[in-house]
Amino acid sequence: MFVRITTDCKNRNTTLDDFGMTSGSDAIISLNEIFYKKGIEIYGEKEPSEYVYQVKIGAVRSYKLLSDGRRQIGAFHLAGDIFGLANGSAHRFTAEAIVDTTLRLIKREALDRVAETDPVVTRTLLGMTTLNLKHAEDHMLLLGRKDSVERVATFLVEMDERIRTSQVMALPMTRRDIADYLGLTLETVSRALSRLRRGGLLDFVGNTQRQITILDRKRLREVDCQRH
Amino acid sequence: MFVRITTDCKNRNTTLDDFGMTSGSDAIISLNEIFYKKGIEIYGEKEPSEYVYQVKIGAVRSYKLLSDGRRQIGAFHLAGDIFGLANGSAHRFTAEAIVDTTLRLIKREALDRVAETDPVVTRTLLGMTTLNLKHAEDHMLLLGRKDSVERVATFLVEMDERIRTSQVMALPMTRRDIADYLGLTLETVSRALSRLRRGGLLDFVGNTQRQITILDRKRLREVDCQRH
DNA sequence: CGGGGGCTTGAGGCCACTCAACGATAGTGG
DNA sequence: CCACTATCGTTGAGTGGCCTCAAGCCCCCG
Repeated sequence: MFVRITTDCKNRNTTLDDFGMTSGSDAIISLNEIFYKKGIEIYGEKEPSEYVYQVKIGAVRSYKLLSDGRRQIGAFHLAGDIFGLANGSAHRFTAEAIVDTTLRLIKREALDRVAETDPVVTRTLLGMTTLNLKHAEDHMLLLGRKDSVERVATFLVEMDERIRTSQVMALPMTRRDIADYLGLTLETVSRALSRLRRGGLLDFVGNTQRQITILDRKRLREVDCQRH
Repeated sequence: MFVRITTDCKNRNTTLDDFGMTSGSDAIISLNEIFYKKGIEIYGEKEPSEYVYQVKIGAVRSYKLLSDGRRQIGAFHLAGDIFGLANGSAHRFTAEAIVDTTLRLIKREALDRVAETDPVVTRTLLGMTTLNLKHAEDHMLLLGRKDSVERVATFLVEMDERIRTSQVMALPMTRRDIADYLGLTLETVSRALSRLRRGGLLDFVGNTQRQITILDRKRLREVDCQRH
């Protein structure tokens, strides 16, 4: 459980706008940055939710565990994403840094205080929660009804929209992480990727298998056979 | 597509409290009741969300479809439940009456108007959306990582808490509905129920298979091996 | 250069799906 | 009242997709 405060943490006072929130009032809230090494837990399921987080650099996984260790990742949080917004006293997921990660954080208590007097903030919270809900609803369809190739195709389309830079997307997570996100095993994910590659829909770049170029977006979206 | 306005619809004006919402202001909003015959669609996915609904009598299923007809039910709505709260312009599910159902409904537009001036209503909306999100998150774990018997056990525990009356719960939905909720086939649901019955955890009551008594709640919760 | 983590691929097994048969019940119409 | 039909549920037999187990490669790093 190694946590280090970054040296570039100036503990400056900023407005909520810096945190991606619009606010009618000019509330000043103190923002800190914390650095988490790859693999380190940010918070645990059932822990009191003291902070809300935004990814500055890096990537985070949010997951639940069954008593025998089976893991379901509910979401990946990438640069710019806000997470840990429990809207209740306790976190519903465990969050871990996938790679070395720098987070901004805001005290939940302070956020609540602002939200009480500023309806715009409450509405922003509602909007973010609705986005999370929409993602979870789509993911239920994937987990309940899609086969392995469809799941991986859906995953690639989602990641393509979120982290593509110049034709190549560099995935921060391992095959195991992808598998636990998609309700599969890492071997099945690997086989599905190989099938898509053999089908000419994508290709690996470089000598690591984490960088992927999508060669045929149209066909990939067709494999992910979601309605519209 | 048969919709009939119930004769006992008085079109009376009521406060939001009647709809299960607390409000600081004494907003008056017109409430209607509509009757839906078993199997009738209430709204479709992607349709503009004109109303929010509360189940007065009956039961409703909310689902998504893949292009080839595979169905994933995201939630069942039972007496008292509020649903159709899209927090956006379009519905994200199709909703259908499972049995003959009477709904109360409220114009979304009116709700938005009240929420604009009344922060308490916005906060209530946030609370309801958060509850929906929590349910979806738990359901992702079920769909991604639980086996068939665990899924059915989880389902029974959930329903037991929601519709138990005097030791017996009367399920309104078919085995197919349960299967599409749990990401299984109807045969697998049937087999899992038989296994739980043979194991002495539950029993069927009457000559229909829709009425179930849970004989051993403790062991049923153990089968649903979720962490705490 | 040895060791470990990450990834791929193959072989075999198992759980859930598919297909099918059958019984029970409810609704319909002659 | 009794076919007749449709819907719903259970159970069995066989299949298949994903999981399990294992081997081997590559890369990074001490």
